[in-house]
Amino acid sequence: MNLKELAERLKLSQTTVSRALNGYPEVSAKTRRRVEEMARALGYAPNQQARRLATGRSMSIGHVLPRSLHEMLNPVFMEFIAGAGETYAQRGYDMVIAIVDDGQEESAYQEIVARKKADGVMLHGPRVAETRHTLLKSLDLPFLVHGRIPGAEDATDWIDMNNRRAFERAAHLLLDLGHRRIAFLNGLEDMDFVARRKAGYMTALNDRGVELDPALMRNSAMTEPFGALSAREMLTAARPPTAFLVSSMITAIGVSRAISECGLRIGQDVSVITHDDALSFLPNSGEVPIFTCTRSSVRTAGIRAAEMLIKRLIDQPVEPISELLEADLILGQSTGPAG
Amino acid sequence: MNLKELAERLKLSQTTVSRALNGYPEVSAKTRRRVEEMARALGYAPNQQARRLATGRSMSIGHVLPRSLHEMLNPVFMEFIAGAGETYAQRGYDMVIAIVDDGQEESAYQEIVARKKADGVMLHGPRVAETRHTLLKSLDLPFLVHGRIPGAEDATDWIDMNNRRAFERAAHLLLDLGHRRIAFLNGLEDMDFVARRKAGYMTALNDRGVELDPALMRNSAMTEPFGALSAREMLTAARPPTAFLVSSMITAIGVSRAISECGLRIGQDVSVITHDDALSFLPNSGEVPIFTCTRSSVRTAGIRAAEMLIKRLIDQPVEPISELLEADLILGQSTGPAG
DNA sequence: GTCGAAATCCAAAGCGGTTTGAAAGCCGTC
DNA sequence: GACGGCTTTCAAACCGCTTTGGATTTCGAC
Repeated sequence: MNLKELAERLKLSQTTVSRALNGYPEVSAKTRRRVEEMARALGYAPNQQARRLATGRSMSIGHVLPRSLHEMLNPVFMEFIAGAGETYAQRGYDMVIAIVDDGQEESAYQEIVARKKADGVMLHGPRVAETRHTLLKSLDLPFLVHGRIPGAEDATDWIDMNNRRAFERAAHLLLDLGHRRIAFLNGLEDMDFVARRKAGYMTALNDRGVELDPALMRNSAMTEPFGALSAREMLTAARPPTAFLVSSMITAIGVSRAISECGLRIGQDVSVITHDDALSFLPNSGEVPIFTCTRSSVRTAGIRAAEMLIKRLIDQPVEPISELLEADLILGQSTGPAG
Repeated sequence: MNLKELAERLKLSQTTVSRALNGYPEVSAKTRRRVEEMARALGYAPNQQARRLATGRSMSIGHVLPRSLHEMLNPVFMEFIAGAGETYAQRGYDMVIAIVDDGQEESAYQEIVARKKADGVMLHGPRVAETRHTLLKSLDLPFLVHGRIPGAEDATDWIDMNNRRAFERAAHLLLDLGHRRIAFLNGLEDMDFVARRKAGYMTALNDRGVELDPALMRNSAMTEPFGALSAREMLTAARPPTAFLVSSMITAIGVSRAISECGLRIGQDVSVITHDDALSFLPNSGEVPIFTCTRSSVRTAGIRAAEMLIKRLIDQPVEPISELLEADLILGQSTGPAG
């Protein structure tokens, strides 16, 4: 069932039928209704390929993931995607995901443009030294950054969580509880969000005149063993920390494992605050959550991000658009006053 | 830069250029070389929309995820996708992912067919009472199941891990170590793989004449708290288990948390075996892995699945194709002889 | 009754490829 | 030198939709 057949059945031209279905004004309400009914009755749906070719728009949004990035952000990424995907579907966009070898990103983007695979792309996991945005600008491919690109905050569309403020507040909470030796397990140093979280932590400690101890600050991919190993080493060292600030819940789980294994009790002997991305398979939201945490739903971020990118594609606003989400600071069972 | 321009530059017809680039035999080697060079020089890449319209193939593969399924399988799903995505990219296919509300699946598939959005789809998370495959058959949309559909093993393409054997072996290992009270924390009961794992567990226990204790068997979404809560309750009950068989590493982490909190030592006082999907953010592969586990890389499964589905699309084999992957049983630190 | 604007509708030209059916070029053969 | 059989190339149709520019109809105003 295609437009032509449908038009013949209706004894109308393809033009009129097309216009009726696409909501153009130059068709009478009566005709429009007739067309719509017939289309429904015959189960007509316009062929997407044909429409794309004719309009020049692909009605899809691309996500290019270098493999290394994907591996680090896997669960978080998926949740973001899920949120964005919802919105895409509602708005009639498709989501195409390309997972490419590191270093193949550039050609992936070029191909998206050359072959008109997507109308816009989502840029994931911006680094401290980011370059992808300049490529995208030169390719004239619309994009939105999930996170922020240092130095390009005013020149790109982005949505981000206020990492700095969240971690500053979390650190302040620990300081308020009397903790002075606060370990900080953070993600890989070249990621922008990692730098911002570190800045928040440092600001808080500086505010209170607490000296930074490099021995208490570590960076790594945010795995469970990273948390367990680090915590174990730190807790058995000369001057152990009394609290941990942890960038990811998975790592925090590792930390709490180490704490138990050291014969200590979490929340009493040692405090832990983590960041909770509100991942569905890692719920931390009982009556009293296990972990005290900064929480910001990455899924919600995905939803907003998709809306913003689509807005960019359709309305083409002159000014860059951006949104900064604040994280909640949520009290759980993993924090208590310093011994 | 499109075909027409390229052909003009070469002083050839579009036909010849198209054929040269697509490897048709009726074009001389010399001409072909000339065309290829010019195409490369001018950075020509055929417009995908146009090609799709002309060929009727979309050169993309769909993944339709009902929201509930996505939430349960999130991390595993993402890893599978990553594997499949690699293969798609290599073979020139795009991956389009649709995340839809529960109950919208049917219309999502219909739309894929009506609008020619994808040439085939991957079917995720088959249930014990599965029906999607009959819909897909009637829509004549090629698909491959990740997992197996009970009763349709011989009528559908699928790739699966040998869940039953894996869990049977794991249970046997625990039995060999002298454990008799073996708790089993499994996924949601309506999933096919959950049923198979249960069958494996039950077979092993029956083999040794160990009676099943319903109090030791639980089903739930495989979250961390599910593991922690269940283990805590069981360990503090009248006749506590001495070992846990756990369907997911995330849940196993919860179990180990509960074990510690009960003042017990994992691997000594209580044994744990889990299934390890080899997720990148949950490494369990040090010199001696933390968890004794059955391991099967879901990413590898994704790679193979994509290859198989593409084979289906291209070669259209008459017989259904399938592949059963065996899991490794890997000894870690979490198992030891029953006290 | 005529005129002009507004409201409807239509034929045809793209969009950028693939593919069919036919023509042209080339070669050796009789 | 005409002919048959390959190889190589081409013009044109086609995929199914959107959209331009124009034609036709409607209708109130004069």
